[in-house]
Amino acid sequence: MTHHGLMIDDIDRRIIRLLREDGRRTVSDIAIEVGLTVAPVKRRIDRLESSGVITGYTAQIDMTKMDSALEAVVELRVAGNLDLEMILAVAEDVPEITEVLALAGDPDAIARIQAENIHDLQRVVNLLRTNGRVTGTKTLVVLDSWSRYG
Amino acid sequence: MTHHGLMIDDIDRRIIRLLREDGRRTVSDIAIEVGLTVAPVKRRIDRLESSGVITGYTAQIDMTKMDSALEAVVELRVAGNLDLEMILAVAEDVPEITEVLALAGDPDAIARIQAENIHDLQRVVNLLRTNGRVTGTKTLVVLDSWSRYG
DNA sequence: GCTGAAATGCTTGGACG
DNA sequence: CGTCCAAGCATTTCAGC
Repeated sequence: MTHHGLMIDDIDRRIIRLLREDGRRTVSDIAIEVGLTVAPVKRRIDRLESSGVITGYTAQIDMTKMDSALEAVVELRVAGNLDLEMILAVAEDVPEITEVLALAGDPDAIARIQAENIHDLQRVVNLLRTNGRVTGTKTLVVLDSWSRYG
Repeated sequence: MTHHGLMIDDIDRRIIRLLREDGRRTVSDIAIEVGLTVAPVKRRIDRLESSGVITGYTAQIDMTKMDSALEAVVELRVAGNLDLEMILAVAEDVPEITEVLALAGDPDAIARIQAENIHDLQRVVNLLRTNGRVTGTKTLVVLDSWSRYG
């Protein structure tokens, strides 16, 4: 059996690491770092993007620095097999839900919520609970957070 | 009591949303979107960065598209009061740990791990368990994931 | 796969109303 | 907040090895 994914070499890995550390690094800066010229680095980044390894770029936000911002993690338990689509059917339309993970174990999934206040949070949790196959939730308010690439 | 944080108005919020959707958007593009010129938008972004609302920019990576990549969530239970620094003392030196959340409730914290394989995962979980005040862990392998800004 | 060069456009800083 | 200007870079594309 051969690789089904893309071939990723060490230079690709270094490019990925550099772009994780700073998603706004310029191509020419990266080129210097990895010891190539701009053109091949640009081609590699384009390939990583179009093949879905790099799915996008985003600004990292410290919600605690904003007025009345609240982050929470909601553990979800689901009847029967979990397919992520079921949760996403709700999540995509609720802007407060920023991320969903389907898990092997208990809980079956985790949703992350960024709400303006506790009432917003309650509303979003209720939306998740309303989903027919969600049998239970546990909401955990985030007190502090750290991210490697933040 | 007055606001301790920065004053963030609606335009700031739109800028943040645009940069979350695409962290590489140009200032001039954002200026068009929010109906201002480049100079004030640049000033706002600089202010959001230096005040710590925007903590950085990063590329979003789909680990499943790379060879042998595995993501997991580890729930942590801790003796006594949790201060995040305690966990971070371990996490910062372990590149597989990408994020740590301190929570109000049970579990006391969550760590996210990106490992090459199951042995890497085991090693990292053991590093966390070795911390004197971690009394228990539960490891959940991520089967599928979705992120709004990804 | 790579280098190198040219045209275009963006960014950054400053001065000013 | 806006405009304008100017210098410096980055991006992008197109050649060629």
